[in-house]
Amino acid sequence: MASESSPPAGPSNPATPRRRPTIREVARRAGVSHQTVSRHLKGDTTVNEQLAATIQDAIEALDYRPNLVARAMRNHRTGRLAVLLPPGSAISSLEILSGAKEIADAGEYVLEVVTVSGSAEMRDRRALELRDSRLFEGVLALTSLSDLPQPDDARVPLVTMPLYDEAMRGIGALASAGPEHEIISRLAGMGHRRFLHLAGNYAHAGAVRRRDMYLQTIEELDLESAGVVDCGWDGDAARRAVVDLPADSGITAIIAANDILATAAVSGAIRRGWNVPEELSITGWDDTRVAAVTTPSMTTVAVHHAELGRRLMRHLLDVVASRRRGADDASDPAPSPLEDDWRLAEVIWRESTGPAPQTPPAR
Amino acid sequence: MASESSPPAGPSNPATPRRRPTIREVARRAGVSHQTVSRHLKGDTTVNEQLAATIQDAIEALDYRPNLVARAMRNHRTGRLAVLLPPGSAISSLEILSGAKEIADAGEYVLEVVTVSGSAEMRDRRALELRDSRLFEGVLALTSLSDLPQPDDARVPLVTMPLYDEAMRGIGALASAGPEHEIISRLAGMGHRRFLHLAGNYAHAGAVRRRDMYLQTIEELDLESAGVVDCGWDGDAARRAVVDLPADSGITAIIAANDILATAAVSGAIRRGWNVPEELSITGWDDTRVAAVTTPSMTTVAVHHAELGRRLMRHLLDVVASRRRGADDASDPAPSPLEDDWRLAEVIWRESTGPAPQTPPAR
DNA sequence: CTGAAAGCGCTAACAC
DNA sequence: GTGTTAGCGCTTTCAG
Repeated sequence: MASESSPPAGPSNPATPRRRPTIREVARRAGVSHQTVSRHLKGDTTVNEQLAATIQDAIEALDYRPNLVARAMRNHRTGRLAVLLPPGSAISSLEILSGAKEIADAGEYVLEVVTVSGSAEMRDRRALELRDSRLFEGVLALTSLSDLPQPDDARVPLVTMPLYDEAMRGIGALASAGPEHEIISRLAGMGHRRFLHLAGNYAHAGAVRRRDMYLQTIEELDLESAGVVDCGWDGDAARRAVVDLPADSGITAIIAANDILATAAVSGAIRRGWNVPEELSITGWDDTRVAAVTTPSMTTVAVHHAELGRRLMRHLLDVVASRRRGADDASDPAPSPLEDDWRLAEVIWRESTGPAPQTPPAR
Repeated sequence: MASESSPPAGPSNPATPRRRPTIREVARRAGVSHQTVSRHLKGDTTVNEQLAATIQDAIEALDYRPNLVARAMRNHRTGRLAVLLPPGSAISSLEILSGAKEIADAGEYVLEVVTVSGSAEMRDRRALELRDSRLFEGVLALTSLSDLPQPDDARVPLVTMPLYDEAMRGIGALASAGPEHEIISRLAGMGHRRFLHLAGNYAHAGAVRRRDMYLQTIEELDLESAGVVDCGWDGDAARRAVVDLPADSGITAIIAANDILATAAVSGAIRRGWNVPEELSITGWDDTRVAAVTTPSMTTVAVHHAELGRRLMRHLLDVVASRRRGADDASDPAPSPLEDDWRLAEVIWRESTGPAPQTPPAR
């Protein structure tokens, strides 16, 4: 069969875009069977060296590049993983993705970030569609999926780790407020007794958890709270809260829900003529890049997003690999991606905190 | 043909993962041909309503979900677009992607962000592999590609807009320094004569362009420069530069290459006992989120990354659509994605800038 | 309006 | 070592 009846499809129509060369055309040009070309492409070394060179020449002459869709159809490998996120963008997600990508790269996988929106039901459906689209070898959902029929023998694993709610606000591990306890107890150790909390927007689980942790720790350590101000991430509100503080409030430490509120609080303190930290300690959250260079530099909480992404991706790759090996259900306990006593967040102590003043500022 | 010889492939091996139902199984269950199922799935309304309902039932009973790989093989549509970026993460890229995603969503496309690394040659090759992988209907490269054989009849368009160099540092439009001119000339209008520039890391094209624009504008407007300090994005260096300024420098305005340097410069000024902006004006770049809440709030430059992403994606979708229509080469001028007089960046005037002092600070 | 046949480009399995 | 055959799951084309 020499000419294979010229390009089988289409060139009768002039508007048709040029067909890309296929493996068969390469084979014909190299004088071998298409199968041998396939082997060569796969890196199969059983192919005669001479032939391999001839084939390589043909590939280059024809500017051949493999059709990954066709390949995937046969061998079920696309080299791609999907990461599901709700719509919106959060810097933390960028960092998580960059950590995840690092691991995926090492495993020769490409990451596709897919946004899923709509109701919980719709998102579930989208997730399953993706899982069964065969476009991916694994799916990592960073948003909560209400109900996931995961027949453990599904070819493509779907790993769920709810880190974001439907509006891309951190939840679960991302909203954990543990470090707040560390901050307050250490400040207490430095003599602070009376605190104020500048809370964020309660639509964010993190803001709620930090406020609750604040109140809980105050009570646990037998300290005093002068109150919780609902700032809703609004810097102006935080600044005003400080500016409007009664002269005799007795507050010596302010726990802000993030660096913006903390920076604004410093601004208010400056306005009052209070020195930070000599007369007032202030803490933030997020370890924003500027937090290190403000005056004073800000004590805050760094969340290790990239490492979180790495861990999640390692877990997904494990599951993918075990599925590929055809692991029996029970044989593979699939350890939790976040096991052991790893700390997701860490307090960064800087200049904005210090020992409590002998007498609280009162002017 | 009733039983179709039971699942054709594999169930002899117990470890084999369960096969997903196919269109044929749905068809058999609904008592129609697989073709009719295909039509129904496509939303073809010529299918009898009764039948459509029966088919839908079968789909649900079997928990059928289409194999997008098989579908793509036939109709060359995957509903996916690739965005190429160099390795690394930049917040600006997050914003660009989020704008691009917005438009892609509206066009029912999913975006895949693919990292391309290695030498220029290797990146070129990767880009072409992706273009011809048939996994995508279009490719948007935000990194520079040295040499792209773009046969205008290629089925899948590859649009290139070099915004990042191989290490994810902004170049091209992203490094444009235009607003620096606006800042300096307006400050000049407020009486400032003697300036200082805190430059960033010159590995970044943006840092170089801002420095050049600074020098050029100083000369053009017949102002004085007290010098350029190479801070390399290091806040400490910027702070020191201000702290170490001679008492009689005569400087009344500092142009910092980004908000971190600017914030650190403010910190240095505070250390010197200089009031900002009464005695010294300071400007940044990036419009970081905290820039609005520092004391004083920071005059800076906001770059409209998301809008840039939207425009680029609109352009790509245009090209994809015209290719799909089988446009003849010349018929479609494919206008530049960034045409007209749209402004990518904008100066945000805040409290850190003001009229020049009567006499420069000297203490 | 519905069914049958053909084939997208590739690789797994088996011959030779 | 290399060639032949079959078929992945779907849609397109063409009959009816």
